[in-house]
Amino acid sequence: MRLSQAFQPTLKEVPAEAQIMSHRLMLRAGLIRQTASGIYTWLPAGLRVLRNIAQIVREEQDGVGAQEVLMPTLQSAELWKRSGRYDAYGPEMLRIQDRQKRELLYGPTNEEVVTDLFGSTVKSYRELPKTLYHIQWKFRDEIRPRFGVMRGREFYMKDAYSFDASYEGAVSSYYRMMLSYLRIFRRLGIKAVPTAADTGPIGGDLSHEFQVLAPTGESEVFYDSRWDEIDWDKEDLDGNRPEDLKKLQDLVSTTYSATDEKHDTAAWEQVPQERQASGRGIEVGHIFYFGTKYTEAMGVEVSGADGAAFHPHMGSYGVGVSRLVGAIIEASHDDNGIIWPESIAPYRAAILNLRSGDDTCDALCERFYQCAPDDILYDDRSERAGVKFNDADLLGHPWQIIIGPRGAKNGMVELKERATGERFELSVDEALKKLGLA
RNA sequence: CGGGGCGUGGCGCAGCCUGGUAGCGCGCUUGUUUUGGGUACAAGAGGCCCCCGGUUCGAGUCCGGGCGCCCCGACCA
Repeated sequence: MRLSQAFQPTLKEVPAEAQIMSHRLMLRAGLIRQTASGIYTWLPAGLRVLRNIAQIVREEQDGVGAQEVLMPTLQSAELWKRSGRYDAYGPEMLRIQDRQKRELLYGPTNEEVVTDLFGSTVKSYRELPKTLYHIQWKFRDEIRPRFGVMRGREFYMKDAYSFDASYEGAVSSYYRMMLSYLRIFRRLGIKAVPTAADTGPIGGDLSHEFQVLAPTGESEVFYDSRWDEIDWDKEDLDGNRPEDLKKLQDLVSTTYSATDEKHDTAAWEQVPQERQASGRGIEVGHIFYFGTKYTEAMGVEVSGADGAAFHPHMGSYGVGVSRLVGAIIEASHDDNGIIWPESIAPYRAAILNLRSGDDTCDALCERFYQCAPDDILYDDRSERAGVKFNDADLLGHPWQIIIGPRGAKNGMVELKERATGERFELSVDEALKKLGLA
């Protein structure tokens, strides 16, 4: 994309409403604009990030056998009356009427819709297990939206729902999802630690939150530093092998992690001193098993091997995709702006033409730009060098390709790595090679 | 929902107490200048002062009502 053509408004001054860093940076970098309290328009660069995150989530969900569907944002109140939640759910559920005075709601979650879908389709235990997910906008009418996209009212979320014939099967589905989540966060380039969470009325130990470690997190997280060390991509765990899931389960139960409210000092002291780590956490995912709560309430049954009908066991698994954008920025920025992990950056690199209009500079910039016009943001504006440096740092592209008259006449360019600030004086060919464009 | 604050060109703010010509910085436009970390000068454009009502000769300013937004607290992916 050529910046001169792009809808990419950056701001020098921060709008007064933004308090925390990620929110300020998102507004300044032109990723989002607020439309109403807790409701945002995603501008092109922000949307690219959102999509990149969603794509990684999608690939890793597919990778453990979950299947993608797309359920609606508007749901019939009828369904929620069947589950009993229409009355149980508080005022954070947005209720609407259509012209026929039918009651609708803007979905805050999708257990009802998916359970109904499943129940009307699956009739035999032979078809189990099944896990369905979708990535869709949700709405929760938060009492007090804040922190920009981190606690908006409208948010983009991946939610998955598993159906199993038995408790044991459901536990497998649960840990299969956990594996998928650990891989997702790894690929997103962030440290995320699963912490045991309250399971509500169901009980048991089958609920975990995933905390992204960032200084501004809302809760204190204590964890065994082994969580940092395990590379879930390389770890040879197959979500389809029960023994591998058992291995993960053992690992989780023996590797300490907890938020402050569930912190267990006695267990903590068992963790070797050198592995005791702590930090602030932002909750970006939550998984839990809730058994037959909805299948029972909504009368969903399938036939078992013995011919008798039973209620499948369910679990649900959320990832706050839009929240992750904010959380990742909280975890990865400096005074000059955002530092995107390569996997989700809106553009892999920016080309900074330090003298637009100069034939040598222009030609050299074009040469780089044409290698990957979709992945590169080419700053071809007739702005001062300083403006371009500042905007590029603010936008946080992993790489800056700096092309000015000084080096250009000798066929040299400068690469700057945003994360480290490291600069490389390279020939054109070397630079192309280093960026993987050659 | 309880407590607090704010609404004035695109953004950040002053003006309101004590009513009388709507201001500043940034951004924007044009020209000159500058050219490796937000350049300088000059000339411009741009405002139902959130909305409705009231008081007054006269309201951005005072009074009443409404709407919107933000912050602190209890709640949440």
